[in-house]
Amino acid sequence: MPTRVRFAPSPTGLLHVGGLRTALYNVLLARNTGGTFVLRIEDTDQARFVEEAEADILDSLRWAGLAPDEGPGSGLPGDGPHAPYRQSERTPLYDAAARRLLDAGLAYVAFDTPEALDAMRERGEAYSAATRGAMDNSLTLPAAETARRIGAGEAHVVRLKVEPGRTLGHDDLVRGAVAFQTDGVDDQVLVKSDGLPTYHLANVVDDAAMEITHVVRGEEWLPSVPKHLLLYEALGLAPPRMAHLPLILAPSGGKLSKRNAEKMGIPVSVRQYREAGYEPEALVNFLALLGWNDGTDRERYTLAELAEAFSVERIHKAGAKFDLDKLNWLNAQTLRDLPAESIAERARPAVEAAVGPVEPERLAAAADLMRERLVFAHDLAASPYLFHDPEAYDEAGLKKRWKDDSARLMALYADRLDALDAFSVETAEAELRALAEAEGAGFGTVVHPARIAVTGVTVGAGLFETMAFLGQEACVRRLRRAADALD
RNA sequence: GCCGCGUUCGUCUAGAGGCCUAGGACGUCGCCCUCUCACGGCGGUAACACGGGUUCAAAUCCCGUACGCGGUACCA
Repeated sequence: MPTRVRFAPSPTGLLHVGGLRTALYNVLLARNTGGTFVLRIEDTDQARFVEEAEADILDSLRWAGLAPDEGPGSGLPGDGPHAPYRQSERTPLYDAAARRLLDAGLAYVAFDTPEALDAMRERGEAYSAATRGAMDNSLTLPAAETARRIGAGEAHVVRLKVEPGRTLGHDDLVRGAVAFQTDGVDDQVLVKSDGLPTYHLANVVDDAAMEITHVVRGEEWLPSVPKHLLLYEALGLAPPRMAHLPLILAPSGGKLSKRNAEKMGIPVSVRQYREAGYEPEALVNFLALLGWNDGTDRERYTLAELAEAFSVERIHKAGAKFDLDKLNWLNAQTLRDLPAESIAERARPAVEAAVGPVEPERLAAAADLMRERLVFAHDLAASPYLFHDPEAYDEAGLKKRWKDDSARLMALYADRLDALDAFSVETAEAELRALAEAEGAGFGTVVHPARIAVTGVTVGAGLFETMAFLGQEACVRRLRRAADALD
């Protein structure tokens, strides 16, 4: 049986980075086994529904290279063989399932008001076998009365009739054997008073209908397993295999909530990572290693390599704290392996915002020159001297490196470069060394002022490599300008 | 409270009874390279939560405790 996995987010806001990891692990399992990755939109909560969320989820998945094989955005006719993929469009399925449960006496209708429910919780009670007999539902009401109230349009929900005293075993792909007592499971609401199903019902019905073989989701769902097991059983369906992933934690230890994360400077939504300039390959690499590793010392992987090496058995059990430093390192590493043209195009918006239009070849050459110094592609924009003459000179650098006869020396260097027939990294350096020797000066007393004169700053790529990039004319001009301005 | 899950360096982790005086990576510190800043190289720092068992032998198995996390909604 071919593997079929799904990512089933709720469109309630921007896709969370934790959600992206869940999607990633699903994709890795699918790719590793030649299976299918399904995207299903779980939009059954009208109150929290956000219009743009679905588009953001899709954009984010695509950006990360995790486009679904089936479902919205898959490009399949009607989005795929199990259409529709939005739960709000699949309500007949849930209604039928609820009907069957009701008819079989495995579920019942309840009319309790929110106030009555609050009062119950107040008493420390749960809606269960022990208490349902005292509540306002079809089990305590005469059948005719129940039918009358439903007919009169009275608000009601459908609850699962959980039988106490049973032990439910679950063999989790990540956690191994887990057992639950049904005594601890409340009579779950399956259909809300607005007629829409809750997560539990819709999820079980759809995973079965879409022939999902492996449910890979966050650990926060582990306590829901008994509810789902009961539902599969009641509906006469075979439950899928399940894997509950460890949670991604904030550095402070709690869950990576918006507040928690932003306090530590950690982006929460995938969109934020994108906007901050992270490479999707780096984020994917990082997320994959947050809770999984293949048992080797390897740190760098492409998505394809991850899919090759992946196995659910090697997923960790404990939650993992988010480490921004490591992500940044991975981003820099990823950048360094990218073709100069790719770095250039990713840096273009930031560079052009700083210095105006730049030709592709120049930008690529600049990216090549600076690649080992970049954490983000847009860091290239922090060196505007690569694209135009410096407008100012670093104060501290000047104070430390610019001496009384620096201006004279730089003018001499400019003359030497001007006279050069073959301007290159080698000749530019040879001329400066020759100048130092002729003047009886140390190399340091000429090279530092030269860097300031040419770039305006004290840090950057190798000076002569930078000069070769800038070209003979620009270097001569910059040296003379500095010699004049700083005399 | 109750239910469930978890616990190896600051962080991500290797480790599936002897290979562990616990390995790698990020971070951090030092040194080297060097025209600066990086990169790179070398080296240092730093961990088996605690207590009982089992065993010739336990980071690895069992029990308990502590701590952390999750769940306990007509949210997912």
